[in-house]
Amino acid sequence: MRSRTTEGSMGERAAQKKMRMKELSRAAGVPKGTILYYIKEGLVPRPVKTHANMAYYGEAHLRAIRLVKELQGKRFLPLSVIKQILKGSDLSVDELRTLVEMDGKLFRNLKGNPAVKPVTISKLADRTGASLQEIRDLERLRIVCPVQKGTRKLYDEDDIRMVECWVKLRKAGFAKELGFDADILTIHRDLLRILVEEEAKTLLSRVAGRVESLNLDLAKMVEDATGILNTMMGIIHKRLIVETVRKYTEAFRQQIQAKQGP
DNA sequence: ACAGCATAACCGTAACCGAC
DNA sequence: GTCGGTTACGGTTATGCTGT
Repeated sequence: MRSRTTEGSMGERAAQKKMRMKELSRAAGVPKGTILYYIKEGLVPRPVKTHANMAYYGEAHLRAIRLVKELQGKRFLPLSVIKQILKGSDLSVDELRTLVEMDGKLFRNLKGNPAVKPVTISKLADRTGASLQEIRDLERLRIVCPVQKGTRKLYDEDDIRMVECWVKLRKAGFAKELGFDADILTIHRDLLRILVEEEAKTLLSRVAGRVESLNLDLAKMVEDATGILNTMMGIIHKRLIVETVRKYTEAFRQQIQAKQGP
């Protein structure tokens, strides 16, 4: 009888998202001692304490515990690193959790079955016609990102395509003699980094915490959107170039007309 | 040695119950 | 209503265990 009334009050609290330690422990699948340890370590927020030995926990505590377990289990991160991630990020627990769930799923087909096998720097230079110095410059700027495999550094399909593009720019007339070097790409990298950060925030602010309930395949959404947006950005880029040239041309014409007088 | 728990002991409280 | 008893449960602390 007693237990039934206790369960009843538990149910009411659960509905209000207010849990006691036992409910939180059961919901998270983590022992009480572990939860207290996480709180002590600052990985989980402190509960609302009603008395010296009584506290209530909410959904935020549950989500925090699940995120910690996920980062441990899937990413093999130590608690000290998880703590830094939680404190160093301006993302919410839900948003971090959404990112973690997506990690490793994006563009997996391409990475798992590359059409082109990764190559060494000398083969990359041979294949593309780029100099070793140019490839190293692109690497310094993190525009190509080789992977260290034992003693060898290997460049994957994207790196190869990136260097091929760089060589095409050279052939199009952007010559070293004119002052064009890899650093001219820095602005693209930096602006794209800002763009991607903003895109991530936009996406996360809308879907974080709702992926399961809405049954979303977030990795596929991002993959599809990347292709579509790349096409759209190409068109916008082209239009902006035309508009910019027109704007300066117009300004130049007005200057000429002003000098010639009415 | 250290991180990351797990367990036990102890003390205290919440929630319930029956008696008055 | 409130008082005291009972039981389940929570918090703290110390200690021990396990894997790296």
